[in-house]
Amino acid sequence: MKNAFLLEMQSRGYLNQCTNLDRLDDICNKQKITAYIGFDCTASSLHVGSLLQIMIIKLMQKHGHRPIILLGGGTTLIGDPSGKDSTRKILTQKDIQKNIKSIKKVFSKILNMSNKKTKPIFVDNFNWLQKLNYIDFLRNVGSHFTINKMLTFDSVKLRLEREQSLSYMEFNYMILQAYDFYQLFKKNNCLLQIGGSDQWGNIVNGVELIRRMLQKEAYGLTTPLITLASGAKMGKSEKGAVWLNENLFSSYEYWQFWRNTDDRDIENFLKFFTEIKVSKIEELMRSEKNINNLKILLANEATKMLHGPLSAKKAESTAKKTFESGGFGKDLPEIKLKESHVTKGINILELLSSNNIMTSKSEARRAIKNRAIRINNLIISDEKKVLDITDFNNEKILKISFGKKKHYLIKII
RNA sequence: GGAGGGGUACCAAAGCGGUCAAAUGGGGCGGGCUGUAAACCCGUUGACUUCGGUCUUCGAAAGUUCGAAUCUUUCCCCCUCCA
Repeated sequence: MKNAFLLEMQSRGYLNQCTNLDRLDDICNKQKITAYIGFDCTASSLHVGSLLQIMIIKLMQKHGHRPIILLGGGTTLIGDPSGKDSTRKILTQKDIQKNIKSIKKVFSKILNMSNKKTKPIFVDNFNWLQKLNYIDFLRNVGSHFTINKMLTFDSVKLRLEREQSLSYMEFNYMILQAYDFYQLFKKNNCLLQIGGSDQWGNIVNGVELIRRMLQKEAYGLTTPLITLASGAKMGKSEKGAVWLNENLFSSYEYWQFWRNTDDRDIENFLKFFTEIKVSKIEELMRSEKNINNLKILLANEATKMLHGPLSAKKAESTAKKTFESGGFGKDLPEIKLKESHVTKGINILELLSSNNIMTSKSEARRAIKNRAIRINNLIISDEKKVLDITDFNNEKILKISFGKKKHYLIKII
């Protein structure tokens, strides 16, 4: 392999499977290519699970290739069965369009949108899928697929083996995705589709379809499934999914997510999710004695990329003040209380449960019983405690903590 | 369409008239140890509570009963085999 783009893909560990790596290598050496990656629009934000794909888009841009970002407004109406045991709840078209709009914001934050040659093209497959005529589609496209073969793809096979039902609607998903590739190949000369390893079947079907309908070769490439050292799926934090949109997951939380990386995952993560040169990362792994510094580096780089350098700095400084000196930084989530409210006094349970710190009073009670709640680092052991102005020690602000990692600021306004 | 099996908390799975807010495992959360890591150990895991209890939950609805996750009826959904 000689091509710089593919070599970097490989050295960062982005390469899992390719339909024809040698040919693709030749082509990339001769020309700048157009490749597409599709994203699901079931939520109003992507989460870190999609970040690897976004990193690849970034890498394509760096090497002068043109990315197409397909937001599956059409296919999301159907629901990809890949890697799922049950049918997702069906979204309305209106919701999906809303999601697309929201998801797009993240791309414009991370990607280079100004270089004319590598600026991503956004497409929505709803535009062509919605126009399909059932009979025509079956004759022109459906005839190229055999049920025999379709049944062998993991997305279908696993569902059936696990005795989970698969609707006819979902069964068609792979054909629609294959058709997407065909459309983009024809209209945009898109030679390559990239996706997660669970997309292999869908991608191969697209390559096949293009071969059958146009007698041309297209290429498919998948990224490995990221497995954590712990065996868990990547992308969960204390708060649930790690979203990329800031309204769902603040830059401080995002920074914390990376800061809490398992020791054993740190090298991979630096390669996957930062743009630091691979050789530099390897050198750091050897030279850095304190692995926590690498975690901070990772957190800074990742946060910088998504939320900008200023947010990364703020998050780091807040973390430092909060965790190293027991104080607090201003990036912690804030809860604002009216002065009159504080003067009257607020029951601690009330405060915890009505501000999303705890989900219920029972949970708050339990936490207090377990010595998990602290006000300015002092453990609260009485669930009847009433927070009032004296707790603030003549300040306008106070820190309330749940466990060692979740800290909030209570601010008098 | 016919025959059989099944739907229990975040997930898996026990319970099969009262002692069931429901065993057990996993996951989650908290505590200890540490390094905001891992491993390990301990606690906790429906809601409200004046801490005496009260309320809502075992696919849905109706019923039997002093009393139902457990019995009956109807409905919905899933699976297996046959057509």
